Amino acid sequence: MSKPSLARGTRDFGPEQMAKRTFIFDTIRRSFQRYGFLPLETPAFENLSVLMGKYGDEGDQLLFKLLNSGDFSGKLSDEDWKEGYKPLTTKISEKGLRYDLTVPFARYVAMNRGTLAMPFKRYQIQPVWRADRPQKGRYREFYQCDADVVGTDSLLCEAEIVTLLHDILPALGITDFTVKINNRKILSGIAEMIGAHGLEGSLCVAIDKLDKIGKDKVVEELLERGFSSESISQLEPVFNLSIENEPFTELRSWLSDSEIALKGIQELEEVWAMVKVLGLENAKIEFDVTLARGLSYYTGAIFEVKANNVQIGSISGGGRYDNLTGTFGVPGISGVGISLGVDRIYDVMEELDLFKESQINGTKVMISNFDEEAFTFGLSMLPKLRNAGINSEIYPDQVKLKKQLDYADRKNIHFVILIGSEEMQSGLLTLKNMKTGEQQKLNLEEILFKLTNVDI
RNA sequence: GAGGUUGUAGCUCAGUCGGUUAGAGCGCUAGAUUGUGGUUCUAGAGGUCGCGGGUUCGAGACCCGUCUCCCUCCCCA
Repeated sequence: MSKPSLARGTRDFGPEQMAKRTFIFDTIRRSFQRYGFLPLETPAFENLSVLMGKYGDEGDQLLFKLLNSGDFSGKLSDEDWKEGYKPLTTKISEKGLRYDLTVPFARYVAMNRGTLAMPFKRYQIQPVWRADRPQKGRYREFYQCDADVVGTDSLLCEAEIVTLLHDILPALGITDFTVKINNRKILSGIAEMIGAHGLEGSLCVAIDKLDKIGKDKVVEELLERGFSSESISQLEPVFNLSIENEPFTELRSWLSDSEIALKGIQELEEVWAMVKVLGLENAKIEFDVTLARGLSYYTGAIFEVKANNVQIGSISGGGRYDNLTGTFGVPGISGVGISLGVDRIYDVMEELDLFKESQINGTKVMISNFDEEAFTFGLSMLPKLRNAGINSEIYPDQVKLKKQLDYADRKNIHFVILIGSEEMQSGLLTLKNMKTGEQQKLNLEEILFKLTNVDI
C-alpha cells in the first residue's frame, strides 16, 4: 500500500476554497445571463477527430488522449510499433479530453445549426485538460468561463464584451483593471507595411512579449524569426506609439497605405463609440498595438484584461474570429468570445484580500447534545430551523460539551443552542453567540427570529 | 518537449564530516475543567527520511534511476 497522491498538475478544492470559487462562478454566471447568454455543457471527452489539428502541432501534443477501452493492442502488428508513437497513437486512441471550450462549442454549433436562433449567444463554464508541464498558476486541469456570440459581425458584440467585463470584475471586487484592446487587422496591416507577408503569426508572437521582455529582446526574437533588419526598423512607431491621446490618429497616418489596417482602426473607433453610448463612463479600456495574443484564429478585435497592482497578469482574454465552424464543414459563421480564467481571478482576489467571510455559507447554528432526552428535543427543533432557511445541524454524539463547542468553533459556526433539563422544563433555550461568548435565554420563536435577522 | 531545483511527523522546517534510539515549532489526542470553545499548563500519540536500486562495516546524508514540487524556456488560462 502506497500513500495516495494527486495526479500531476491537479488539485483538490476544500470547503473554504470551494466557497470562494463558487462565489466567482456564481458572479460570472449571473453577468453572462444578464447579457442574454445561454448555458451550454459539452462532454469531458470528444472524438480525437474533433480535437486534433485545431490547436497546432503543439496543441495536439498537449491533448490528453484516452486509451481505447478493451483490447486496444490486439490488432497491432510489429510494424505499427516500429512506426513511432504518433502513428501508433491513432491506432490505440480515438478519444481525448477537452482542451478548451471553443472547439467543442464550434462542433456543437456545426451539429445544431438548424435549430439554433442566430445570432447564438452561449456561455460555458467547465474544466479543460492540458498535458502541459505544470508551473505556478498553471495546471493540467482548470476551469474556463467562456461567453461567445456567433452568427453576427456586429461590433456591438465587442462593445458588450467591454461592458460585460466592467460588470463582472467590480462585482468580484476587482476595481483596478485594464481592458486592453487591439485589432488583428491592424497587425496584418503592419506586417504588410514592413514587407513581412506570411510572417504575421511570428510578428504577433514576438510583439506580444514587448511588455514582458522589452524592445531589445523583441527585436532579437524578430531577427531569429526571419525578419530583415530593414523590416524591423520600420516597426519603430509600434514601440513608440503613445497610448495617451488619440493613438488612432497617429496610427492612421502611419498605416494610411494599408486598407486592412484602416479597417481595423475604424472598427476599434466604432467599438469605443458604442461603449460610450452603452453608458459606460470612465471605461477602463486601453488601446495597445503590442497586444497580439498567441492564438492564430483571431481575425478582428482582440482583448486581454489585466488586473493592476498585482503579480498575476492577464485574467481574461478573447477576440473575434471568422469561420469558427469551417473545419466542421459549416463555413461563414463568425463570432467573438471572451474567456475568464477562474484560477487567476482567485489568485488576484486572494492577493487583494477581496473574499469576505460572509461568502462562506456554512452552518449558522448548531444544537448541542447533552443526553438522550435533550437530543430528542433538539431533533424536533432541527426541521423548524431549516424550514426557516437557517443552515443548522445537531451534534450527533453525546460527548462532552467542550468537545461539541470546540467542533462549532472550528467549523466557524456562529451560534450554539444549549439544551439541558432546565431548558426543556422552562422552554427557554440558551443561545450562545460563539463570537462574543454572550448567552441569552430565548424561546424557539425568538431564536428563529433572531437567527433569521442577524447578519453575520 | 529542453534546462535547473526540491522532497524528513498532518503543516512549516532543522538534522554538522557518512556513525548509537531522526528532532523543533505549530497542529492533533487526552487531562487540568462531570453544563461552556478560543488563552494557559501537563502528558501522550504520530516517521518505510518520496519510491527503487547501488556504494559502504554502517546511508536521512554519497551515486544512479524514477516520481513529485517549484523555477526558467516553449506555449498558454
